[in-house]
Amino acid sequence: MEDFSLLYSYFEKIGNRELTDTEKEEIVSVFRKETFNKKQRIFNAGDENTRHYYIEKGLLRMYIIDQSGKEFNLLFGKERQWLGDLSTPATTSYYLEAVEKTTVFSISESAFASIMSKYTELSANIRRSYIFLQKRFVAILSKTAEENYEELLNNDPDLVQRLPQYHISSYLGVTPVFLSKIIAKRARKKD
Amino acid sequence: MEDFSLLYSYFEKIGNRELTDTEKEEIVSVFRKETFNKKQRIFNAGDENTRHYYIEKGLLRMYIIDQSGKEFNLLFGKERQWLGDLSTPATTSYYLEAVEKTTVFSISESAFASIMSKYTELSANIRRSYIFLQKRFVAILSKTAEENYEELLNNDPDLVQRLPQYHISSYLGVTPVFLSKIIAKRARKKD
DNA sequence: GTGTTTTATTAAACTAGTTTATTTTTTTCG
DNA sequence: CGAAAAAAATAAACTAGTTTAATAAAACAC
Repeated sequence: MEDFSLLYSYFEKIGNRELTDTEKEEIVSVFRKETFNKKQRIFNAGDENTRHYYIEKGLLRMYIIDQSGKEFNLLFGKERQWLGDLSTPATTSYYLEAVEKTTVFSISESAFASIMSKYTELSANIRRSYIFLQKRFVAILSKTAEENYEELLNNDPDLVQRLPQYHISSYLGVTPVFLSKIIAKRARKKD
Repeated sequence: MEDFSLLYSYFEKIGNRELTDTEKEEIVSVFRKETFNKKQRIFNAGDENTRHYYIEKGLLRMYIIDQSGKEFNLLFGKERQWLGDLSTPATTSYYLEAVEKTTVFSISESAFASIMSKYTELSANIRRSYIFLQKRFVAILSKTAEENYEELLNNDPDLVQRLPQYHISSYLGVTPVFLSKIIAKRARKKD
Protein backbone atom coordinates (compact mmCIF):
# COMPACT_ATOMS: atom_id res chain seq x y z
CA MET A 1 0.00 0.00 0.00
CA GLU A 2 1.40 3.39 -0.94
CA ASP A 3 2.15 5.95 1.67
CA PHE A 4 -0.06 9.06 1.46
CA SER A 5 0.76 10.37 4.92
CA LEU A 6 2.56 13.52 3.72
CA LEU A 7 -0.48 14.41 1.65
CA TYR A 8 -2.84 13.83 4.57
CA SER A 9 -0.82 16.02 6.83
CA TYR A 10 -0.77 18.73 4.17
CA PHE A 11 -4.57 18.78 4.00
CA GLU A 12 -4.83 18.58 7.76
CA LYS A 13 -2.61 21.59 8.01
CA ILE A 14 -4.44 23.75 5.49
CA GLY A 15 -7.84 22.58 6.76
CA ASN A 16 -6.64 23.17 10.31
CA ARG A 17 -8.21 19.93 11.55
CA GLU A 18 -7.87 16.13 11.37
CA LEU A 19 -9.16 14.30 8.31
CA THR A 20 -11.92 11.73 8.57
CA ASP A 21 -11.40 8.28 7.08
CA THR A 22 -13.82 9.13 4.29
CA GLU A 23 -11.79 12.20 3.44
CA LYS A 24 -8.60 10.19 3.37
CA GLU A 25 -10.23 7.74 1.01
CA GLU A 26 -11.33 10.56 -1.23
CA ILE A 27 -7.78 11.89 -1.33
CA VAL A 28 -6.36 8.49 -2.22
CA SER A 29 -8.95 8.15 -4.96
CA VAL A 30 -8.16 11.45 -6.71
CA PHE A 31 -4.40 11.64 -6.25
CA ARG A 32 -1.94 9.43 -8.05
CA LYS A 33 1.43 8.74 -6.53
CA GLU A 34 4.19 8.83 -9.14
CA THR A 35 7.96 8.68 -9.28
CA PHE A 36 10.20 10.33 -11.87
CA ASN A 37 13.86 9.72 -12.45
CA LYS A 38 16.47 12.41 -12.83
CA LYS A 39 16.01 14.21 -16.17
CA GLN A 40 12.72 12.45 -16.80
CA ARG A 41 10.15 14.63 -18.56
CA ILE A 42 6.75 14.94 -16.88
CA PHE A 43 5.02 17.01 -19.50
CA ASN A 44 5.98 18.84 -22.67
CA ALA A 45 4.97 22.09 -24.33
CA GLY A 46 2.00 21.26 -26.50
CA ASP A 47 0.48 18.81 -24.04
CA GLU A 48 -3.11 19.32 -23.03
CA ASN A 49 -4.77 18.78 -19.70
CA THR A 50 -1.57 18.65 -17.68
CA ARG A 51 -1.85 17.70 -14.02
CA HIS A 52 -0.98 19.46 -10.76
CA TYR A 53 1.85 18.08 -8.66
CA TYR A 54 2.38 18.12 -4.94
CA ILE A 55 5.96 17.07 -4.29
CA GLU A 56 6.75 14.52 -1.61
CA LYS A 57 10.48 14.34 -2.20
CA GLY A 58 12.86 15.60 -4.86
CA LEU A 59 13.13 18.59 -7.15
CA LEU A 60 11.32 19.61 -10.33
CA ARG A 61 11.76 22.47 -12.75
CA MET A 62 9.27 24.07 -15.08
CA TYR A 63 10.77 25.81 -18.08
CA ILE A 64 10.25 27.10 -21.59
CA ILE A 65 12.34 26.73 -24.70
CA ASP A 66 12.45 29.98 -26.67
CA GLN A 67 12.61 30.54 -30.44
CA SER A 68 16.37 30.11 -30.47
CA GLY A 69 16.20 26.84 -28.54
CA LYS A 70 17.39 28.36 -25.27
CA GLU A 71 15.85 27.17 -22.01
CA PHE A 72 14.48 29.46 -19.28
CA ASN A 73 13.61 28.04 -15.90
CA LEU A 74 10.47 29.63 -14.58
CA LEU A 75 10.01 27.78 -11.35
CA PHE A 76 11.48 25.07 -9.23
CA GLY A 77 9.45 22.93 -6.89
CA LYS A 78 10.74 20.85 -4.03
CA GLU A 79 9.41 18.94 -1.01
CA ARG A 80 5.98 20.11 0.12
CA GLN A 81 5.45 22.48 -2.78
CA TRP A 82 2.91 22.54 -5.58
CA LEU A 83 3.97 22.75 -9.18
CA GLY A 84 2.06 22.65 -12.43
CA ASP A 85 0.79 24.82 -15.22
CA LEU A 86 -2.22 26.76 -14.02
CA SER A 87 -3.42 27.32 -17.56
CA THR A 88 -4.40 23.66 -17.78
CA PRO A 89 -6.60 22.19 -19.26
CA ALA A 90 -5.50 24.49 -22.09
CA THR A 91 -2.41 23.50 -24.05
CA THR A 92 0.70 24.20 -22.02
CA SER A 93 3.70 26.21 -23.24
CA TYR A 94 5.96 24.72 -20.62
CA TYR A 95 8.08 21.69 -19.95
CA LEU A 96 8.16 20.00 -16.56
CA GLU A 97 11.12 17.84 -15.69
CA ALA A 98 12.70 16.13 -12.69
CA VAL A 99 16.06 17.53 -11.62
CA GLU A 100 16.50 14.80 -9.03
CA LYS A 101 14.65 11.53 -8.57
CA THR A 102 11.28 12.80 -7.39
CA THR A 103 8.06 11.39 -5.97
CA VAL A 104 4.85 13.37 -6.29
CA PHE A 105 1.14 13.21 -5.71
CA SER A 106 -0.55 14.28 -8.91
CA ILE A 107 -4.11 15.36 -9.50
CA SER A 108 -6.16 16.25 -12.57
CA GLU A 109 -7.47 19.75 -13.11
CA SER A 110 -11.08 18.73 -12.62
CA ALA A 111 -10.39 16.98 -9.31
CA PHE A 112 -8.20 19.91 -8.30
CA ALA A 113 -11.03 22.36 -8.96
CA SER A 114 -13.47 20.32 -6.92
CA ILE A 115 -11.06 19.85 -4.03
CA MET A 116 -10.39 23.58 -4.13
CA SER A 117 -14.00 24.33 -3.21
CA LYS A 118 -13.55 22.20 -0.11
CA TYR A 119 -10.14 23.49 0.97
CA THR A 120 -10.30 27.19 0.25
CA GLU A 121 -6.71 27.54 1.38
CA LEU A 122 -5.78 26.10 -2.00
CA SER A 123 -6.95 29.22 -3.81
CA ALA A 124 -5.07 31.33 -1.31
CA ASN A 125 -2.11 29.30 -2.48
CA ILE A 126 -2.62 30.37 -6.07
CA ARG A 127 -2.76 33.92 -4.86
CA ARG A 128 0.54 33.45 -3.03
CA SER A 129 2.06 32.01 -6.20
CA TYR A 130 1.00 35.15 -8.00
CA ILE A 131 2.61 37.33 -5.37
CA PHE A 132 5.79 35.28 -5.56
CA LEU A 133 5.96 35.57 -9.32
CA GLN A 134 5.33 39.29 -9.15
CA LYS A 135 8.26 39.73 -6.78
CA ARG A 136 10.46 37.64 -9.00
CA PHE A 137 9.37 39.68 -11.99
CA VAL A 138 10.20 42.94 -10.30
CA ALA A 139 13.55 41.59 -9.16
CA ILE A 140 14.61 40.42 -12.60
CA LEU A 141 13.52 43.69 -14.14
CA SER A 142 14.97 46.09 -11.65
CA LYS A 143 18.04 44.37 -10.25
CA THR A 144 21.32 43.13 -11.66
CA ALA A 145 21.98 39.43 -12.08
CA GLU A 146 24.50 39.65 -9.26
CA GLU A 147 21.94 41.07 -6.85
CA ASN A 148 19.43 38.42 -7.86
CA TYR A 149 21.96 35.67 -7.34
CA GLU A 150 22.77 37.06 -3.92
CA GLU A 151 19.09 37.07 -3.05
CA LEU A 152 18.58 33.50 -4.20
CA LEU A 153 21.51 32.46 -2.04
CA ASN A 154 19.84 34.07 0.97
CA ASN A 155 16.28 32.92 0.37
CA ASP A 156 16.94 29.45 -0.91
CA PRO A 157 20.47 28.30 -0.16
CA ASP A 158 19.60 24.62 -0.52
CA LEU A 159 18.28 25.21 -4.03
CA VAL A 160 21.64 26.64 -5.00
CA GLN A 161 23.25 23.52 -3.57
CA ARG A 162 21.00 21.07 -5.32
CA LEU A 163 20.84 22.62 -8.78
CA PRO A 164 23.57 22.57 -11.39
CA GLN A 165 24.80 26.08 -12.00
CA TYR A 166 23.41 26.30 -15.50
CA HIS A 167 19.89 25.78 -14.19
CA ILE A 168 20.35 28.64 -11.79
CA SER A 169 21.67 30.94 -14.49
CA SER A 170 18.65 30.19 -16.63
CA TYR A 171 16.39 30.93 -13.65
CA LEU A 172 18.12 34.28 -13.19
CA GLY A 173 17.78 35.10 -16.87
CA VAL A 174 21.50 35.09 -17.71
CA THR A 175 23.91 32.74 -19.44
CA PRO A 176 25.92 30.11 -17.53
CA VAL A 177 29.06 31.92 -18.62
CA PHE A 178 27.93 35.13 -17.01
CA LEU A 179 26.87 33.44 -13.77
CA SER A 180 30.26 31.81 -13.60
CA LYS A 181 31.82 35.27 -13.85
CA ILE A 182 29.60 36.57 -11.06
CA ILE A 183 30.63 33.70 -8.81
CA ALA A 184 34.31 34.21 -9.59
CA LYS A 185 33.98 37.90 -8.80
CA ARG A 186 32.22 37.21 -5.50
CA ALA A 187 34.94 34.74 -4.50
CA ARG A 188 37.60 37.35 -5.23
CA LYS A 189 35.77 39.94 -3.13
CA LYS A 190 35.41 37.69 -0.10
CA ASP A 191 39.10 37.80 0.77
CA MET B 1 -27.67 58.46 -6.77
CA GLU B 2 -24.51 56.95 -8.12
CA ASP B 3 -24.59 54.63 -11.08
CA PHE B 4 -23.51 51.06 -10.28
CA SER B 5 -24.88 49.52 -13.45
CA LEU B 6 -21.50 48.52 -14.91
CA LEU B 7 -20.71 46.70 -11.69
CA TYR B 8 -24.06 44.93 -11.68
CA SER B 9 -23.60 43.75 -15.21
CA TYR B 10 -20.11 42.51 -14.35
CA PHE B 11 -21.47 40.32 -11.56
CA GLU B 12 -24.37 39.20 -13.70
CA LYS B 13 -21.94 38.13 -16.34
CA ILE B 14 -19.60 36.18 -14.06
CA GLY B 15 -22.53 34.71 -12.10
CA ASN B 16 -24.25 33.93 -15.39
CA ARG B 17 -27.62 35.11 -14.09
CA GLU B 18 -29.55 38.25 -13.10
CA LEU B 19 -28.96 39.80 -9.69
CA THR B 20 -31.73 40.08 -7.14
CA ASP B 21 -32.47 43.45 -5.53
CA THR B 22 -30.93 42.21 -2.29
CA GLU B 23 -27.73 41.30 -4.08
CA LYS B 24 -27.59 44.71 -5.74
CA GLU B 25 -27.99 46.34 -2.35
CA GLU B 26 -25.18 44.22 -0.99
CA ILE B 27 -22.93 45.30 -3.84
CA VAL B 28 -23.70 48.96 -3.29
CA SER B 29 -22.97 48.52 0.39
CA VAL B 30 -19.51 47.00 -0.03
CA PHE B 31 -18.21 48.88 -3.06
CA ARG B 32 -17.25 52.51 -3.02
CA LYS B 33 -17.41 54.54 -6.19
CA GLU B 34 -14.40 56.84 -6.54
CA THR B 35 -12.90 59.18 -9.10
CA PHE B 36 -9.22 60.00 -9.54
CA ASN B 37 -7.71 62.74 -11.62
CA LYS B 38 -4.84 62.31 -14.03
CA LYS B 39 -1.61 61.67 -12.09
CA GLN B 40 -3.48 61.30 -8.84
CA ARG B 41 -1.98 58.67 -6.53
CA ILE B 42 -4.35 55.98 -5.25
CA PHE B 43 -1.97 54.18 -2.96
CA ASN B 44 1.75 54.28 -2.16
CA ALA B 45 4.41 51.72 -1.36
CA GLY B 46 4.30 51.27 2.39
CA ASP B 47 0.52 51.54 2.63
CA GLU B 48 -1.31 48.76 4.40
CA ASN B 49 -4.66 47.23 3.64
CA THR B 50 -4.92 48.58 0.10
CA ARG B 51 -8.19 48.05 -1.74
CA HIS B 52 -9.14 46.26 -4.94
CA TYR B 53 -10.32 48.32 -7.89
CA TYR B 54 -12.73 47.49 -10.66
CA ILE B 55 -12.39 50.16 -13.31
CA GLU B 56 -15.47 51.76 -14.83
CA LYS B 57 -13.67 54.23 -17.04
CA GLY B 58 -10.11 55.44 -17.45
CA LEU B 59 -6.65 54.01 -17.06
CA LEU B 60 -4.50 53.13 -14.04
CA ARG B 61 -0.95 51.93 -13.66
CA MET B 62 0.64 49.95 -10.87
CA TYR B 63 4.39 50.41 -10.56
CA ILE B 64 7.43 50.14 -8.34
CA ILE B 65 10.26 52.56 -7.74
CA ASP B 66 13.58 50.74 -7.51
CA GLN B 67 16.67 51.52 -5.39
CA SER B 68 17.93 54.04 -7.94
CA GLY B 69 14.60 55.83 -8.09
CA LYS B 70 13.60 54.41 -11.44
CA GLU B 71 9.98 53.46 -12.07
CA PHE B 72 8.83 50.13 -13.49
CA ASN B 73 5.26 49.70 -14.62
CA LEU B 74 3.99 46.28 -13.69
CA LEU B 75 0.44 46.46 -14.87
CA PHE B 76 -2.06 48.74 -16.47
CA GLY B 77 -5.76 48.50 -15.87
CA LYS B 78 -8.51 49.99 -18.00
CA GLU B 79 -12.28 49.78 -18.41
CA ARG B 80 -13.76 46.56 -17.03
CA GLN B 81 -10.54 45.31 -15.50
CA TRP B 82 -9.50 44.63 -11.93
CA LEU B 83 -6.39 46.16 -10.46
CA GLY B 84 -4.89 46.09 -7.01
CA ASP B 85 -2.16 44.53 -4.97
CA LEU B 86 -3.08 40.94 -4.15
CA SER B 87 -0.71 40.87 -1.22
CA THR B 88 -3.05 43.15 0.71
CA PRO B 89 -3.73 43.45 3.65
CA ALA B 90 0.07 43.17 3.98
CA THR B 91 2.11 46.31 3.33
CA THR B 92 2.29 46.97 -0.39
CA SER B 93 5.50 47.54 -2.34
CA TYR B 94 3.66 49.20 -5.18
CA TYR B 95 2.27 52.53 -6.23
CA LEU B 96 -1.09 52.85 -7.94
CA GLU B 97 -1.77 55.95 -9.98
CA ALA B 98 -4.29 57.26 -12.51
CA VAL B 99 -2.91 57.84 -16.00
CA GLU B 100 -6.18 59.39 -17.16
CA LYS B 101 -9.12 60.66 -15.16
CA THR B 102 -10.55 57.40 -13.88
CA THR B 103 -13.65 56.19 -12.07
CA VAL B 104 -13.55 52.94 -10.16
CA PHE B 105 -15.52 50.73 -7.82
CA SER B 106 -13.27 49.88 -4.91
CA ILE B 107 -13.63 47.18 -2.30
CA SER B 108 -11.74 46.22 0.85
CA GLU B 109 -9.84 42.96 1.09
CA SER B 110 -12.22 41.51 3.66
CA ALA B 111 -15.31 42.25 1.58
CA PHE B 112 -13.47 41.01 -1.49
CA ALA B 113 -12.70 37.69 0.22
CA SER B 114 -16.30 37.24 1.27
CA ILE B 115 -17.69 38.13 -2.15
CA MET B 116 -15.19 35.71 -3.68
CA SER B 117 -16.83 32.79 -1.90
CA LYS B 118 -20.11 33.75 -3.53
CA TYR B 119 -18.78 34.41 -7.03
CA THR B 120 -16.19 31.72 -7.56
CA GLU B 121 -15.37 33.20 -10.96
CA LEU B 122 -13.43 35.83 -9.05
CA SER B 123 -10.79 33.32 -7.99
CA ALA B 124 -10.61 32.05 -11.56
CA ASN B 125 -9.80 35.66 -12.32
CA ILE B 126 -6.81 35.62 -10.00
CA ARG B 127 -5.68 32.48 -11.72
CA ARG B 128 -5.94 34.21 -15.08
CA SER B 129 -3.91 37.12 -13.74
CA TYR B 130 -1.24 34.66 -12.76
CA ILE B 131 -1.20 33.15 -16.23
CA PHE B 132 -1.01 36.61 -17.78
CA LEU B 133 1.90 37.60 -15.58
CA GLN B 134 3.69 34.36 -16.35
CA LYS B 135 3.41 35.03 -20.08
CA ARG B 136 4.66 38.54 -19.61
CA PHE B 137 7.55 37.25 -17.54
CA VAL B 138 8.56 34.75 -20.17
CA ALA B 139 8.28 37.38 -22.88
CA ILE B 140 10.47 39.90 -21.10
CA LEU B 141 13.04 37.24 -20.31
CA SER B 142 13.23 35.51 -23.65
CA LYS B 143 12.46 38.20 -26.22
CA THR B 144 14.05 41.46 -27.27
CA ALA B 145 12.46 44.77 -26.37
CA GLU B 146 11.58 45.24 -30.03
CA GLU B 147 9.67 41.95 -30.17
CA ASN B 148 7.86 42.81 -26.97
CA TYR B 149 6.90 46.22 -28.27
CA GLU B 150 5.60 44.62 -31.45
CA GLU B 151 3.52 42.22 -29.39
CA LEU B 152 2.07 44.96 -27.25
CA LEU B 153 1.09 46.82 -30.40
CA ASN B 154 -0.78 43.76 -31.62
CA ASN B 155 -2.43 42.74 -28.35
CA ASP B 156 -3.27 46.12 -26.97
CA PRO B 157 -3.07 48.83 -29.61
CA ASP B 158 -5.32 51.21 -27.68
CA LEU B 159 -2.99 51.03 -24.67
CA VAL B 160 -0.12 52.18 -26.87
CA GLN B 161 -2.32 55.07 -28.01
CA ARG B 162 -3.40 56.14 -24.58
CA LEU B 163 -0.10 55.89 -22.71
CA PRO B 164 2.82 58.28 -22.96
CA GLN B 165 5.77 56.49 -24.49
CA TYR B 166 7.84 56.59 -21.33
CA HIS B 167 5.19 54.56 -19.52
CA ILE B 168 5.33 51.93 -22.21
CA SER B 169 9.11 51.74 -22.12
CA SER B 170 9.01 51.20 -18.39
CA TYR B 171 6.43 48.44 -18.90
CA LEU B 172 8.72 46.75 -21.41
CA GLY B 173 11.67 47.04 -19.08
CA VAL B 174 13.73 49.45 -21.16
CA THR B 175 14.56 53.15 -21.08
CA PRO B 176 12.47 55.73 -22.95
CA VAL B 177 15.53 56.50 -25.03
CA PHE B 178 15.80 52.95 -26.19
CA LEU B 179 12.12 52.64 -27.01
CA SER B 180 12.39 55.80 -29.03
CA LYS B 181 15.20 54.16 -31.02
CA ILE B 182 13.09 51.07 -31.62
CA ILE B 183 10.24 53.17 -32.93
CA ALA B 184 12.55 55.17 -35.19
CA LYS B 185 14.00 51.94 -36.53
CA ARG B 186 10.57 50.47 -37.20
CA ALA B 187 9.50 53.61 -39.04
CA ARG B 188 12.61 53.40 -41.23
CA LYS B 189 11.90 49.74 -42.04
CA LYS B 190 8.28 50.30 -43.05
CA ASP B 191 9.20 52.07 -46.31
C1' DG C 1 40.59 3.34 -11.34
C1' DT C 2 40.68 5.22 -15.92
C1' DG C 3 38.07 6.79 -19.87
C1' DT C 4 33.96 9.42 -21.25
C1' DT C 5 30.57 12.75 -20.66
C1' DT C 6 28.84 16.57 -18.27
C1' DT C 7 29.60 20.86 -15.97
C1' DA C 8 32.23 24.97 -14.93
C1' DT C 9 35.91 28.45 -15.95
C1' DT C 10 38.38 31.83 -18.61
C1' DA C 11 39.25 34.95 -22.40
C1' DA C 12 38.16 37.99 -26.18
C1' DA C 13 35.28 40.10 -29.36
C1' DC C 14 30.65 41.62 -29.60
C1' DT C 15 25.65 43.68 -28.95
C1' DA C 16 21.46 45.11 -26.68
C1' DG C 17 20.39 48.40 -23.93
C1' DT C 18 21.95 52.56 -20.60
C1' DT C 19 23.39 57.20 -19.41
C1' DT C 20 23.88 61.91 -19.93
C1' DA C 21 23.25 65.81 -22.50
C1' DT C 22 21.23 68.65 -26.19
C1' DT C 23 17.60 69.66 -29.45
C1' DT C 24 13.03 69.28 -31.34
C1' DT C 25 8.19 68.41 -31.04
C1' DT C 26 3.89 68.22 -28.71
C1' DT C 27 0.81 69.40 -25.11
C1' DT C 28 -1.10 72.36 -21.72
C1' DC C 29 -3.13 76.23 -20.05
C1' DG C 30 -3.84 81.12 -18.77
C1' DC D 1 -3.19 82.78 -29.26
C1' DG D 2 1.70 82.52 -27.25
C1' DA D 3 4.62 80.99 -23.39
C1' DA D 4 5.94 77.44 -20.54
C1' DA D 5 6.14 72.73 -19.48
C1' DA D 6 6.13 67.99 -20.72
C1' DA D 7 7.31 64.44 -23.87
C1' DA D 8 10.01 62.56 -27.63
C1' DA D 9 14.13 62.30 -30.63
C1' DT D 10 18.99 62.16 -31.54
C1' DA D 11 23.92 61.54 -30.61
C1' DA D 12 27.91 59.70 -28.32
C1' DA D 13 30.25 57.36 -24.90
C1' DC D 14 29.53 53.56 -21.95
C1' DT D 15 28.38 48.81 -19.46
C1' DA D 16 25.91 44.60 -18.33
C1' DG D 17 25.43 40.67 -20.34
C1' DT D 18 26.17 37.44 -24.80
C1' DT D 19 28.64 34.51 -27.99
C1' DT D 20 32.01 31.45 -29.42
C1' DA D 21 35.72 28.81 -28.49
C1' DA D 22 39.18 26.61 -25.90
C1' DT D 23 40.56 24.61 -21.34
C1' DA D 24 39.89 22.65 -16.76
C1' DA D 25 37.44 20.25 -13.31
C1' DA D 26 33.86 17.13 -11.63
C1' DA D 27 30.71 13.45 -12.01
C1' DC D 28 29.47 9.11 -14.05
C1' DA D 29 29.87 4.54 -15.79
C1' DC D 30 31.82 0.22 -16.47
